[in-house]
Amino acid sequence: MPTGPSRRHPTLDEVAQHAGVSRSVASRALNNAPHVSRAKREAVQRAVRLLGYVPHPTARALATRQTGAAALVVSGEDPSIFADPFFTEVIVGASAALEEADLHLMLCLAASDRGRKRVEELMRRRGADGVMLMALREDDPLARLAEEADMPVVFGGRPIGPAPRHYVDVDNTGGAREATEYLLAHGRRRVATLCGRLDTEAGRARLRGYRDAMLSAGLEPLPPQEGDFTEPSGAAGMAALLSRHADLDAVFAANDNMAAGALRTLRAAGRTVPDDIAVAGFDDLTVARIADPPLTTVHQPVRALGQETARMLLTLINGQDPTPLILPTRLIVRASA
Amino acid sequence: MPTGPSRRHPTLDEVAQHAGVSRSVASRALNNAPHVSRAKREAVQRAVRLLGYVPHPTARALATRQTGAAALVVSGEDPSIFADPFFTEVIVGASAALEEADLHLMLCLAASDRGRKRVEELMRRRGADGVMLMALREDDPLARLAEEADMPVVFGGRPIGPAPRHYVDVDNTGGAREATEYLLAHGRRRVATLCGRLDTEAGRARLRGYRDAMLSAGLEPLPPQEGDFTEPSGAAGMAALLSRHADLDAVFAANDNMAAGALRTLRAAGRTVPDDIAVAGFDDLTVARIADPPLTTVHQPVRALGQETARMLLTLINGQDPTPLILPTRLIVRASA
DNA sequence: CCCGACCTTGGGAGCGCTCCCATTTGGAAG
DNA sequence: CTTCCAAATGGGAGCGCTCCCAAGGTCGGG
Repeated sequence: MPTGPSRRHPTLDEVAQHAGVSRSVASRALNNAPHVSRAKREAVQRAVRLLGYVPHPTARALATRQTGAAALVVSGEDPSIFADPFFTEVIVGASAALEEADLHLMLCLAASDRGRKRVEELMRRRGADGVMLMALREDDPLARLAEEADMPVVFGGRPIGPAPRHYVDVDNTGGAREATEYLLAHGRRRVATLCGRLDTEAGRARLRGYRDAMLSAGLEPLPPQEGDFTEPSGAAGMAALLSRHADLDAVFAANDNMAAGALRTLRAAGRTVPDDIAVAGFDDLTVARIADPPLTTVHQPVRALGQETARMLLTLINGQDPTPLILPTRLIVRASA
Repeated sequence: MPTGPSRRHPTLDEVAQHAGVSRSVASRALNNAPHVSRAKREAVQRAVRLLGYVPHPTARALATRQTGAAALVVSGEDPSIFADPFFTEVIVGASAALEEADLHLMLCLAASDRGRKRVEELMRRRGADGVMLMALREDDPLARLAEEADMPVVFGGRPIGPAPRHYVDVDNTGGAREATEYLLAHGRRRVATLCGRLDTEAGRARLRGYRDAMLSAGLEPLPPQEGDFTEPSGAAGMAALLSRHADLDAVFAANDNMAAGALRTLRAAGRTVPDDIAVAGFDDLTVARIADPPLTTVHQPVRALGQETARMLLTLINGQDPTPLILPTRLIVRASA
């Protein structure tokens, strides 16, 4: 019955001693580096198994100056921003990509002052090997931090302003345009938009897409009704829209949550969808399929967004210089439009 | 314009030198430990500010044998399990609690073999100061790992089998019983259940609650229709239930996703809710509110679950010995029942 | 005025690993 | 049987921090 801390956690020295080799050789064998004879390599492996040796990650990190972790930072003034199924999908994708490189995922919700301060420290002191930044808003302090940080940074979704050096984004404008065009192509003329937060690039880009489509069809875009990507804001926005334009025949919402909210308001107002009024959303997450009627929506590859963002970070960590990536969207037609 | 790595990342030695004190004093001043004169303490603070010093987390970790991070491990054979809004809420809660203790959150999806192996290493070698384990299934290998690990472990939701030493859970049985009782109290008699995965304790516990309520009312519980907590499984399960028992007048679903699926099937089958058949769910996440009709459901404090799990882990890390915690649920009555 | 008692101080030994480099070893080539 | 080169080896110096401990200072009380 082994006891004592040294017994529970053998060090590399003990392994080396046990295998009758030096620490250097043991280290090389462990990282299967060259310059180790077959015999000693096997002796080390035996000792490792026998002692149940597991390398100490922190010690390794200190010596190599690599932490073995990447951070996913989600900005926002309220942690509820994160409570969107969108992020779980992103995380699943990022996690999968990181796993291949054997990096751990640190999740930082930069929602409070304290949270932001911790992210700042992280970036100032290389608390991670790289950082993925998401959901930045206008004048987000994280943007400046990212520039000053001497560590790999990739943006998941462009921030407002000049495009950063490294980012992965989705074709927000194209998707929104396609959805709006679809509405127009099916005879709708009084098309409004429930746009998303205009202090985010995604919100603005989708609004641009809507406007582009309207103008191309020779129609005057209606003034957008701004929401914050949540269901209640969609419901409230739809009510506002209805009172302003009683004769609407279609609405493009900046995401599925808001579209679902719109549906709820329309139902309460006695309007039928899509007969009286068509509704289209954006995201194609679960909610789009379970809405009644199921939502016609712009599918965006959310999991791939996470995965590609992580991959780009990995190539950056790897010393290469990837180019930005824009992922395509596609319209999914269901019953709501 | 400072250049060179040493310039960018001053060490404690440099700070000490700058402040005209020893490294020890600088260290003490930094961690505001006692035995430092006011004058030197201030000198150190000045030097810190001047040089833009940020302590090196890894070095500190190696010296203190604490990593400054806690891991949240989500088990499951498929990463899609994680793609449930439930987890984002848990994370928001856990993140908030951890933030207060200035611990980082590492997220581990133990969905692949590789992922599980990494978790194993993490636990074997104290790659974190503590671990929160969630969504364990029957005979989950993580359970054994947790016992062997010599690090603080808290379960978020009990695993199947003997209760672990430290856990936070929700009153699943009580909530399910209450929901079923509500259905019965409103005149429903042919009440079925769309139960969740029976290889999870939550799935079993909610089934028990349903059965308890039925038996207490002198009714024979109907054989449960098992799903996997997803919307499609709810839709398919509802179809199966309908073909087996055409005369159902109520369904209790083990979570909101499945209830939403049931709603979809019922709608397609031309049954009206709640007139023909009442539906109740469990969770009270966003989907419950946006379903049509809005779901009567058992509210569980998901964010608090995350928060309390993290808090319990913190007290454990702190050397204390907390007792298990069961959080209450409450029925939220909406239009579906 | 002297002597403990206590607060300060800084030296130094790690924490466990990686990696450079000098040294030894084993052969292949001449 | 030398000569040399490459592979193999292990010693040792860090990585940047914490913390123990011995040494020096300051003060109050006897």
